[in-house]
Amino acid sequence: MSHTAFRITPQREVIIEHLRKADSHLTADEIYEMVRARLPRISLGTVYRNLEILSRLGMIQKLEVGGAQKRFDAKTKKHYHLRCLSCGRIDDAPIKVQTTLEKSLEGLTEYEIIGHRLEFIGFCFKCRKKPGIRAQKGTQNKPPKEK
Amino acid sequence: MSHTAFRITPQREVIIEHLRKADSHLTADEIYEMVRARLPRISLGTVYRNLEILSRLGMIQKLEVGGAQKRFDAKTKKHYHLRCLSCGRIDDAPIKVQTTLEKSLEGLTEYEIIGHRLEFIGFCFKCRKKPGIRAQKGTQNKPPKEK
DNA sequence: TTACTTGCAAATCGTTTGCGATATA
DNA sequence: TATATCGCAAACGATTTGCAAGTAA
Repeated sequence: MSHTAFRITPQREVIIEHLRKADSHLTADEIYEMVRARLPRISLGTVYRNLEILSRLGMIQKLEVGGAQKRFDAKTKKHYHLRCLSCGRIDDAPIKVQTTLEKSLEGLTEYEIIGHRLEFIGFCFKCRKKPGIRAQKGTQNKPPKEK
Repeated sequence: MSHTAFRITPQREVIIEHLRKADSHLTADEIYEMVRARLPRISLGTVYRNLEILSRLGMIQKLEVGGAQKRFDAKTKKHYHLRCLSCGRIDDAPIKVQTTLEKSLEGLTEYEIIGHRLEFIGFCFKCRKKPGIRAQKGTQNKPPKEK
């Protein structure tokens, strides 16, 4: 039988480290930019590849949240999120996971339910304070392509 | 002051009609395929453009659910969804919207919360019955690129 | 005529992948 | 040496957009 080694390369180390110290949930792109300060020759492809591998190994979590880009989280246990409609920022929601939600569907659907995702939508502290940024009737702000 | 007219073109009519009679929530692509049976010369760009306009007008709803593609819904009032991990299908969840969820965050966050999104993850009736399709440990089935 | 809408094709954005070079066990 | 990983660039899938032609008031 063959043995497949998983190495903690400098790239992986720095990626995880930035993920751990981030105060919100980052996109691959944001991670790339941060890591590049330390490893200038790293490529975006490597960042994506490693984020995928790390999340498959359960070392980080790929978040399935709204918005165009995926986001990554150093925490691996289930929790909910807050999403800012204006800037796209994603934070953890400070409430417990409600297992009762899944129970309340029992017998009501033909699906076999194995989990759920809850996301709160709103405006973060910064964006609440900026004038003219909030969506008005009918219009939905699309979050800026955080480039 | 100018007046901006909104016309119900044949394209828009057929799009809405298919959306209304669909039994699950469709992607732009699926809508395009269905509409094309009736209007063979319609373009995918037109479908996207109109889905965007209709949802801005509040006539349909663009769903912010997990998965690569966006999905659209003729219903415009809030409700939750069920998502099949295996085939990507999205259905309505037969439970009421819980306004208490948002209240439970009050005072705990700096966000101004204006809504929430809840999505149940699992396997739909069809996929429950297919052997070998379910995700096993570690591996996450990515839903097929429904083409 | 004037604004709206369309079909088409090209562009864009986020992400994935093939490949040859590099590094580590 | 064998295999995992890398950087780079090209490919990809979903969506958006520019534009010239068509259409309705």
